[in-house]
Amino acid sequence: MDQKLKSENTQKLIVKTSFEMFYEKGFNYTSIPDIMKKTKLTKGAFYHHFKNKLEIGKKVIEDILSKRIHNGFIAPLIEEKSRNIPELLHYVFTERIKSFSEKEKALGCPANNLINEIGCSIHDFREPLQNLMNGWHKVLVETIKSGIERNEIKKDVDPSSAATMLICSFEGTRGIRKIYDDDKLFENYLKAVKIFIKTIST
Amino acid sequence: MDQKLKSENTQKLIVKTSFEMFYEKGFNYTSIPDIMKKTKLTKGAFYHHFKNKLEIGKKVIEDILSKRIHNGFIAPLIEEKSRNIPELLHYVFTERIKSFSEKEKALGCPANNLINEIGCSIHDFREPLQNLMNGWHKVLVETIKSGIERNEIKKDVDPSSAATMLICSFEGTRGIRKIYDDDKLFENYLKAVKIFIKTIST
DNA sequence: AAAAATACATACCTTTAAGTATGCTTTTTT
DNA sequence: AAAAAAGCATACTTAAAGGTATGTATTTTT
Repeated sequence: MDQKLKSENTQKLIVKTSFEMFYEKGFNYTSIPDIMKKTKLTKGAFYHHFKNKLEIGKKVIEDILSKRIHNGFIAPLIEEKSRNIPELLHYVFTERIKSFSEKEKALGCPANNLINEIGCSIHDFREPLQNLMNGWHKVLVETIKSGIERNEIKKDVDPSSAATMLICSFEGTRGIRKIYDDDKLFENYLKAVKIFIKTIST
Repeated sequence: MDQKLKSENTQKLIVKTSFEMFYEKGFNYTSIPDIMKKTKLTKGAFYHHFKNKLEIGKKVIEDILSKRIHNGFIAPLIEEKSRNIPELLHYVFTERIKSFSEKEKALGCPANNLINEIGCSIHDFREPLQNLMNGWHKVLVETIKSGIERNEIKKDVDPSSAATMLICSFEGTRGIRKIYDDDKLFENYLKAVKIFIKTIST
């Protein structure tokens, strides 16, 4: 087998496995031996491809988390710009949450988890996490702006503020939901965010 | 010195120091030796008073975090029931955030941090954290209900849903704010939450 | 075909954490 | 006053993590 391809595959396997374990157990509760046991490879393989745990953390943010945010929350906004904007927001922030698996509900948002778990402790993660959140916020702002232009969102709405509210309430809910076993919090959130979207709509 | 009193003081010192270090460095990044070094006592003292790290964690939640939430967010609601309810909500969810110290802004909410840091990893923390959040939510619901009775909040508002939105957006914002060094996120949140409160008010 | 480099395994080192065992000193009880 | 218990310090054990050093088989290069 082509060596370059093999190397890439191994790296992808390690990154993917790391993401899964970070998501399920948390960054700090996942050790390199843990990860490598799951990949059926050894520590040697890990340290051959990555410098240390920080590097794999950053890789997970840049490769996996950003893709997940993109696929779930950014792509639907830029791909379906033809749709009514409030409807689009509604879709992304309410319909999607309803389709979450039990696992996704119980574990919260991997990006938000990482932000809150490592917090200020690991400074190296701030930049990639900022890029992630800024990218999301930016597209939301553009969407809301185009909604204003199309007269579907009220003119006096501050796009940046509304975008922040949508993101933070969504992430805040997913975070707190983790201590519960039922969907009450989600249901409450859904009702309220619908009102919020209606409020900013014409 | 009275022995009972001495014991209580030592325990309080350990709990308080634990809280401070958990808040500043995170639960996982704080070790028992770390804590005891700061108290100028030794490990012997710790394990004489507490069973293990889990127990001190729960103590911090029950003694310190619940008091902080109470003082900051619950007491103002039940003490000043004479005031206009939307104004009261406004005070708790916007004025207070403005008075946060730089440290509080940078470190987020200790309760929310713990929820997200330990997530599902430490099952023992779920119950005390639930109690914490349920207590907060409950008082908010009662406040909003009395607002409806007094005709200051719209009749068709779902108190539970509105309370969830207020709490989750607040906590979500404090969480994400941790990866930034400026107040843009807070400012955006403030604008939006004002709109939300206005929307549910008569 | 020989040399060099790559991919990975094995074995090891170091640190540090949680937790325990034990001993000393001071209070409290009887 | 003697015995018991509480408060705490010191010394130790164990486990597991991150990371390194080195060895080996397979490709790739020359």
